[in-house]
Amino acid sequence: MQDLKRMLDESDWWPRLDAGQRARVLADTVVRDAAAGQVFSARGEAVEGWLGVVEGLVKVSIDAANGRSMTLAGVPAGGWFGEGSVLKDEPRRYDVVALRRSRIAVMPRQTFHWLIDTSPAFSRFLLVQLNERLGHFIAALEHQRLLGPEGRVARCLAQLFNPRLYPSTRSRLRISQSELGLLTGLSRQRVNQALHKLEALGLLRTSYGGVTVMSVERLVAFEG
DNA sequence: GCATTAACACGTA
DNA sequence: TACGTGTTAATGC
Repeated sequence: MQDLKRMLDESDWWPRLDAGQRARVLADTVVRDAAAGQVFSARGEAVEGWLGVVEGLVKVSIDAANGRSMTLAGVPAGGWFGEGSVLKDEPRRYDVVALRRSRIAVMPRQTFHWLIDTSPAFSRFLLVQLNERLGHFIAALEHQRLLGPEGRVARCLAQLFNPRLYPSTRSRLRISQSELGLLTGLSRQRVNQALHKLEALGLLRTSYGGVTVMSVERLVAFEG
């Protein structure tokens, strides 16, 4: 539970809650372990609550009927997601998969709705988050078929480094090249090649088990 | 041509 | 030891 507290401390909305609200969130939220590769919550399942990545790395993806899989978003430690399904009170529409051993917080739906009703700051945070996601998906649609592998890796990293969504991501993110492959739909070898091209352009630096981004803005703008 | 898989050597935690 | 990286060769669309 120590880790949950640390994650909450880095969430924008947490310090804006009053003591009673914080106490209830701490009492109601549970943290679950997910093994590497495990489907934490599958499409079609009932939604328990709002999800937060306390530790690890998670992807939100969907498997098409033809067997192909599409990643909609990667969520690093510090990120909260899944508000759409909680708000709409419907079964989960996408798979939530742990890319490595992870710890995921679940805030029960009742608590989530109660926060919306009692905390304007929390509601405002949700608006900002939903707006960021809208921008993310519009940009993804815009570029999906236009960008080559380098562009896809650049966008994927830019998304993971979005400071509004994931404030606790430092300039260096612990992510392996094969995990980036899972997020982008590219092979590990091709990701390796793309990272080196982006590094040569000065957009990032690669290091063992992670990537350091020099400029999120330039990654977003990258179209090569 | 370009990306993928498979395979291998090597470095690091 | 287990995992991540860098590289090459063969294969497929």
